Amino acid sequence: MTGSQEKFDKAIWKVVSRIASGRVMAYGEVARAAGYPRHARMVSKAMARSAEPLPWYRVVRSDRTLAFKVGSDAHNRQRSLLEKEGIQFVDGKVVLVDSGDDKDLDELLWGPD
DNA sequence: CCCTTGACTATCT
DNA sequence: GAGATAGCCAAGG
Repeated sequence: MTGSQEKFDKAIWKVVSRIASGRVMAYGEVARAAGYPRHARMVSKAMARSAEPLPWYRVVRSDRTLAFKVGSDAHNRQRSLLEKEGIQFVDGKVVLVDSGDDKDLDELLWGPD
């Protein structure tokens, strides 16, 4: 086996497994936190290679939308898993309820109008 | 070895 | 602000 890839995988798994429930991280953020900047596209591969179940669903795009195609099984699966942790979706984007900014949250949930 | 693909991003139109 | 473009990097054909 390629040892270098194993090192990369472990670093990614470590970061992903540390994402708190109800929180999310972007692929690029995970890669950077793991010490591999510019490896955002590799994060998914590393997670898929994990033998142990990982909170992969807490990893989203930098714009907070889900990476999977809308309507796909994986997309729906990820969405329900996140919602089960209290995360909400507004306009296809995840909204962290514990963001602490109640004013903005109210606007997002009730609409600025 | 060249080319395509993708669970990505930042930037420009 | 949505769509196109251009970097990015490993994997597979």
